[in-house]
Amino acid sequence: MADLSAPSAPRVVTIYDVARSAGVAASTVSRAFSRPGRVNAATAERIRRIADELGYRANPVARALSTARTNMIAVVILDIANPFYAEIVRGAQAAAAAAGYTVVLADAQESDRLERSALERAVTAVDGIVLASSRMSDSAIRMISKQKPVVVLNRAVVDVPCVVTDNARGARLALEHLGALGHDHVTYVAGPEASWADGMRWRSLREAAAELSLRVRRIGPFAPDVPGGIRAAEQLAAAPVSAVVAYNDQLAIGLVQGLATRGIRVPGEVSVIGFDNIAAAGLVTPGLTTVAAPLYALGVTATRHVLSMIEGGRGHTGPPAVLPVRLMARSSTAEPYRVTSPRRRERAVAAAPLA
Amino acid sequence: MADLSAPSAPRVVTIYDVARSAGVAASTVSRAFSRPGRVNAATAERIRRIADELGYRANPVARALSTARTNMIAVVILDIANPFYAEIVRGAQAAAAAAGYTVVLADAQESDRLERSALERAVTAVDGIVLASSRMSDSAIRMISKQKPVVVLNRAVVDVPCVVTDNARGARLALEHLGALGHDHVTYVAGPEASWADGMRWRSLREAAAELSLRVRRIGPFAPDVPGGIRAAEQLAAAPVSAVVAYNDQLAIGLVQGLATRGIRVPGEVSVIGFDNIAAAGLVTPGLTTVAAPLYALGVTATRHVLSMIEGGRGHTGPPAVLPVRLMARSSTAEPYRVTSPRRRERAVAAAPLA
DNA sequence: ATCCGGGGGGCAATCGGTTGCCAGCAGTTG
DNA sequence: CAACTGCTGGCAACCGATTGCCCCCCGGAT
Repeated sequence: MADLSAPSAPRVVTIYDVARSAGVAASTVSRAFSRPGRVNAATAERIRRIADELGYRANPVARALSTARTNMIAVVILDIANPFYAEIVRGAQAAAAAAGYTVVLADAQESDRLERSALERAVTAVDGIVLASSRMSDSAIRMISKQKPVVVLNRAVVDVPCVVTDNARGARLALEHLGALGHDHVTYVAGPEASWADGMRWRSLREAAAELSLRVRRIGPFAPDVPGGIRAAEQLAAAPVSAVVAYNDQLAIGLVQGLATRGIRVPGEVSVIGFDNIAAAGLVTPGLTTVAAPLYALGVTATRHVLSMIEGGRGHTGPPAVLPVRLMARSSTAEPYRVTSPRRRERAVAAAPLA
Repeated sequence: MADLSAPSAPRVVTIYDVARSAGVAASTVSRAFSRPGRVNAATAERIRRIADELGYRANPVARALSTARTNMIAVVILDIANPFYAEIVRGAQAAAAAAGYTVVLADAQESDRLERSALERAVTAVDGIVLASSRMSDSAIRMISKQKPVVVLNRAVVDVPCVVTDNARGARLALEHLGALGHDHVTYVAGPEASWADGMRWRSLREAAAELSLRVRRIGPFAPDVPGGIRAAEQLAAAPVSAVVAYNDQLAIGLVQGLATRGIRVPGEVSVIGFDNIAAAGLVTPGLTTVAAPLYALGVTATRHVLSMIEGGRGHTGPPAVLPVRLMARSSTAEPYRVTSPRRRERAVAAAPLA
């Protein structure tokens, strides 16, 4: 009975084996692969054939040691369970693969400490880093960016290349949409205070509100996930509002759900807008109106920046690259509820299912 | 104005720098770190201090070259957007980190081809591989497992160590639950045909049904995600049933939603059970009754197996390790609808919202 | 016939740790 | 006092690919 479980170690094939077999020097084998043209075409062909027969596979570690390039980039995300990052990672992987790079994903699990340690490990082993929604301090990020090319996503850090979405325009689009529907008071359901995007969105909302003559207030912070939205719904149920903009889609989805269990209908009584347009936004009922971010493009753009920095570019440190957003109008927004009787709230609550 | 964008390259510190600075040989520096006890405690301490001052960081690539260990394992998942993998990856990362290993995540994007190419890249660069729900052929998997330690998750492959959940028991628990509520016909909403778990679940369901004197039928296959469930709902709406077991939670969630938009209430008219117990199962309304898989433990177990194989163990090729499941009863299951009038279907449909 | 240019290939150093082997030294033991 | 042992540290050979530099050879020009 052969031992099939432990991988047999039949001495891995190296360029030296190929060289011997082909009757050439190892350097020629190396060049046959990495420097086409430098070697006579016929020789190169022969070498490649023999390498193939022998099952030669270049050892990336050895290559990395002499070239000082691992051909890997790290993408650090805040939470692998957060669907917001799925498309971003896809984009990053596609862009990396196109350039012959592999992506190493690191999950910070919403923890500054874990993020640091993951980074600590990775920094020496990769050629560049994409920091998606980092929770670290600006100075910590700058520190790292002195060692390796770093691009920051969804956040602006001075002196470090950044890629962000157009939060200002997104906020304005959201308010214009609500304003057009007839709302004049809007509540912002805030995300984590440590989030750069949260601050940005709230600020933009206030500015846009001023221009559009709307009133905005803010509640929170809440965790940027569905349970967070459900908690926000509790708070909102106590003080009715007609329109809500949530920090992100998960919060918005939880909110809609929390309101629903309290018998408050969306968009009937409350209009809700999210941010990001994650896949789930189009799948819930009612479909969530949201400020769509170009997630995939975000991943691609950030990765390309890192790659160009690796290839020697200096990675334009200037204002952050701003990617456009658009309003994805679905069914969670509508004209404000016309108050026909001061008792509507009571009715609504009474109609709520017991569970 | 200093150039802060391009990481300055102040010649990275190596053991040789530390050695010179400490007046010892490089080998001593190396041992001071990797072979505690082999070096005089005082000397080791001095070396560590100096290394610290100089900012020495071991180069993992160089270490990997001489030890033939990269301290990385690859975890290949089918789809990064699938929340099923989130907890698994967390578990894998935790187990790996505890042993000083880093996880390289590879997303196969549901494609056999991408899975292969990702693996191709990774196989030479990592010490071991966890294949979560691979779509590759058994023989391809066996091939890879000859080169590196491989553990397969959620699937059984002869001659390769595997970790699976107790699908048979899960199926039985689901049917017992439905039977106890009074259902006697159950429909299985199938997932992808390429899925090993799908075949397993359907088979187990049939066997359990026979023992419990229930009737089961099967519709599908459907994509294992929310849109897939919505499509299944269309099909189900045409031929009413009282109880459904879905291939996984996302399918079940989509199903509930699809039924809801058709005015068919869950669990009022149809009871729905899912598989896996992803985070969302507890967040939707109604809460989804599901066969809970120990996702985190799955990741931990598979990773530990790979690790032990790397450390020289032979990775028990025997029957797969089976992790227990339990039934998570929530609100998507109830007693079957009592038909009081043959018109109920019409009423329900009429009550559905237009959109 | 001599010189020149360049294509094609080999030599050997190098990347940064790791580790087997050897040697010096101090403390023991007979 | 000699032989032995255990502890420490250094030397140098790897690990496998890359690459600067040198050399040889052949064809074409003078």
